[in-house]
Amino acid sequence: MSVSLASAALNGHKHHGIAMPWLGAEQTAEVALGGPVLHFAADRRIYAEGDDARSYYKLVSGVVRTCKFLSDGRRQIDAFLLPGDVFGFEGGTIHRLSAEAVSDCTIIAYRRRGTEAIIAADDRIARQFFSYAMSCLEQTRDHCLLLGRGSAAQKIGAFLLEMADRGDSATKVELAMSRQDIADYLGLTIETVSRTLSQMEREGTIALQTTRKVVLRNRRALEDLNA
Amino acid sequence: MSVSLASAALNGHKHHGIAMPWLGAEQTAEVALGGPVLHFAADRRIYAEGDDARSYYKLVSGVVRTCKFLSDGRRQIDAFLLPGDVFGFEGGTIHRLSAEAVSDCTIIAYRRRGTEAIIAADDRIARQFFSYAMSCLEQTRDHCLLLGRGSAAQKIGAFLLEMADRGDSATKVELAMSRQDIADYLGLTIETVSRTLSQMEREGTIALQTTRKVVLRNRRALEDLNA
DNA sequence: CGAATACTTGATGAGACTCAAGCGCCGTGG
DNA sequence: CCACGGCGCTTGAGTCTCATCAAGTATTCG
Repeated sequence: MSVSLASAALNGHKHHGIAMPWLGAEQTAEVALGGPVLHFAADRRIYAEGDDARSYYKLVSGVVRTCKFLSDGRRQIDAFLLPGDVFGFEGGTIHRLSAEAVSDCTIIAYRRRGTEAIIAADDRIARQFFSYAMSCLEQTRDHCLLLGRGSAAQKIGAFLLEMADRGDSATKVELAMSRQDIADYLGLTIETVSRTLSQMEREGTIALQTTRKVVLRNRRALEDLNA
Repeated sequence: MSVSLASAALNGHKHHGIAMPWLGAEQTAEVALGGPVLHFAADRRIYAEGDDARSYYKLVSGVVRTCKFLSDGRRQIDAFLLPGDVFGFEGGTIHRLSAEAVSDCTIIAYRRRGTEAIIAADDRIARQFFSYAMSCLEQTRDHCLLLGRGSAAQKIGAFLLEMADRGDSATKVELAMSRQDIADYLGLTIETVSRTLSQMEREGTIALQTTRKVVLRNRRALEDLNA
């Protein structure tokens, strides 16, 4: 039962690294386990690094960021989560990252204890949880590659392509996050992000309809950056 | 046979992130699954990105690096593996990283198919595999933090502390890897690595007994870098 | 309309990269 | 035994990218 639903949800979604489509999965389980539907305003904290990992969450609408903070106040954003993505899932008992609402968002909470019961009861689900962890891992490794090796233009290009792939349109990207968020995701400063985007617009690679609406005019040029 | 060796190697080591101590657990399973003991000379490839993930491996002796290659020939090293560590474990059917011997090393191969049978048969094992994946994830996220935010000195400092924590001595670090490997791990150039180490020696933070033998003279100074 | 916030743009400088020698260690061979 | 390369590492000089500091513009909201 829960399994077949899980498969259906899976097929209906494209894979974008951090998504856990399969979780859409056990509706029976959701009835049993789904906590309240929560709402967070933009920039509200959902949980902090170090908090007890009592629940994990599925994003219904809006955008969420997961991040770590450094002692000097700076921030490294680990990932942006889009609707359908699941986050806050931990191997241990505490959260290793903070999660914050980028925009207003709606979230369903799942109790952790229930999940463990599911894992114990159904090894196919267990394998899917494992597979989720491995997807996250792969995405994080790609992120490392970008952070370690890319120029500002390469980082911004990869970021825009990632957002385009995960969004609805292949050429129009609606950025829910601020320049500061982008900077903290890519290991750059806000000024460099801004300058690089302006530069790309001057070159005709992209168009900035508004600061948050980007049109990819020359997708090829962006892809060639990281070639 | 290989089993007792495996367990011995396992028990003799502390946890350092990527280790999979729990594997020591099912000795019966190891008897059934342990493949041949393999030997690789320094700089030999163990598997390449894209290869079928038929097996995963446990490192018995020596040091291994896992990495990705970029089109321009550059390399990002994902992790260094020390004896006791397990690697080559994948969610999908192919390897997402290459693995290469840093020094001469001895490795035990485990068949993947058998592993899946174990997961199906024993949910405790399944949970441990999941937990392993989450450890890797955590380590990789920390690596991202370093790559995205650190100065050269911060990166080198963190690297030395990591190696010291994982090694036998708290103050003497034996580097199995070349400067190039370190550079590719930290997202720096070989020259910057060299210069930074020299600088640290001039300041009395470390001593370079030989190019590969580092003594941490002022651990505190290194820790304060990333404060 | 004014104030706050987010973003862009410019000038400058620091840090890391690039290019280019130079050193030191080893193994080889004369 | 020492000369010779080869290789890995270090060091130096110059350049370039990106961070920093500092305005200035746009957009939103009261």
